[in-house]
Amino acid sequence: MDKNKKHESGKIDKESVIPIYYQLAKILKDKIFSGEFKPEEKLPPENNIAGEYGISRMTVRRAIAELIDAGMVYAEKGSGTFVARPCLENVVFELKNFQEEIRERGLKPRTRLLEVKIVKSNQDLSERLQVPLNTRCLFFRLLISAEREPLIYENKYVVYKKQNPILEKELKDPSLSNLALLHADSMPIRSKRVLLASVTDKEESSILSVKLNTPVFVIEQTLYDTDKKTVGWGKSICRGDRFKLSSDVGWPFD
Amino acid sequence: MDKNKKHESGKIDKESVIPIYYQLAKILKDKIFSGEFKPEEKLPPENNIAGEYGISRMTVRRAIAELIDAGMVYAEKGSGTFVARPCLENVVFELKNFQEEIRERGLKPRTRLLEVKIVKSNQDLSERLQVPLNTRCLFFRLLISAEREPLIYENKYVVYKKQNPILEKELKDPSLSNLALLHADSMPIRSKRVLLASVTDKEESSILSVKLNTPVFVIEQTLYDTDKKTVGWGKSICRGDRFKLSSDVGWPFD
DNA sequence: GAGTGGTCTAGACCACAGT
DNA sequence: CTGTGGTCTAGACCACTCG
Repeated sequence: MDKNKKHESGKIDKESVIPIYYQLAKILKDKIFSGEFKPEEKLPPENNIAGEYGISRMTVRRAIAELIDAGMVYAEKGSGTFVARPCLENVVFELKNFQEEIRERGLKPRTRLLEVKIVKSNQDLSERLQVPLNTRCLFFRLLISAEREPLIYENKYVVYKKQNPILEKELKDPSLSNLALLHADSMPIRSKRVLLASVTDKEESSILSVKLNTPVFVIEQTLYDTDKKTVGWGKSICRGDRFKLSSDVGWPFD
Repeated sequence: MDKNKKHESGKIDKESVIPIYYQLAKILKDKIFSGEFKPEEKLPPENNIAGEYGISRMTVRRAIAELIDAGMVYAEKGSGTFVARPCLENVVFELKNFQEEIRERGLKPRTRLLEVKIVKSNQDLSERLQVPLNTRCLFFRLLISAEREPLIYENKYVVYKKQNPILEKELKDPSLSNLALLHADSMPIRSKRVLLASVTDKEESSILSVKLNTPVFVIEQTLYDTDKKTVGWGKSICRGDRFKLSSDVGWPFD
């Protein structure tokens, strides 16, 4: 008996190396895809499914949990488990770490540190970082390029606590969270970002080597530590002709 | 004894209405936040935790599953469960259904159907929809406004199967998935989108009542059914001065 | 071989829905 | 009331990792 054989559809192979809950989840997904269970219809009770396949109810629940995670069904206490309507309108756009993003295209990202200095926070920065006026902060101006082509221009601020020297570490991973880790005295655990559509101004155009008013994504990022205290803020200008966000939502294709 | 009392931190109240796994998850999160368990450190084995709190190992696993979901720990078979490093760089931008998005701002969205007609697919559309040349498609041109201000201009195509009349239904929910549901003969279950930064051309400027070269988000959407067949394609132009995407990632603040 | 997480069982009690 | 999903237990066996 080949323990790795694909289970027959609709049957569970208890000897398989594939977990039972996974096999059952697959069976249920197939039944939903095929239309045997239609949106808003009730699945059989967990106990019935357990009986039908000769498995424990806890295992059935584990399988159904997979479907719930996938957004294919929802459970209602006291009444049953129902097939969901596919929700395709709540969109989620993913954007990877820029360095990785660039590497994945087979390019070598290169970061140039245009400027680093200690600044005292003005009104605007104090508000963004939620610190008193004139707080000492580290300021970074960075340019990320690939194949000599400038791609992203970044301005970042972190509250200056640790007096670590400015090292190559910043260039290997110039993400705000890494800069905060190195220079602020706390562990950043949460990050909020806002993404805007804009066009380059004079300074940005010149640094990114593009024409004035070129479309760009502007991403503003705020970093927080375990006490919800702000530890960093940054603004990235990404060339719109070199980046796009993508999104893939809905029920999983197998 | 008040069964709803908050559990003492570090202790589990088995009589509480709050599930044990949830209480334990909270205790473990607190220990990670407080630094008692630091990134890359190993949590106590599940059996030890179970023993320490006098609960079942399965319940401990349920609690740890919560932490794994939250991205706070990761499990390695055969060796242990470890505290993760907060990952703040893989960004996820959320964008709600436009209608909801607008309603949430307290505005009343209004959709105007600028044009509907049956078209035969040309080279370009055939490629996007993965159908033969000259396939009959329904074409929609829509303008979504709020408070008389135009916000989004959309061009959408769905393969024309059902001969449903064009009704008010399209205007209540002019999302591509709804249009496909009404007019293509299949249930869309998956949606891919690409988001680009761009500026308005002459036509878009005039329809959106903005100046030429105003920053906009362009969202291209492709819809698929259970057989992975393409059932619709659309392009939305969203005024960049009225929309922004936001993102909030990392460990949850309680 | 000892320790670990992954899976699974066969029960149990509960709160909640609908009747 | 009955039927449902939500939680929990006290075991069990496995495959994996590491010394």
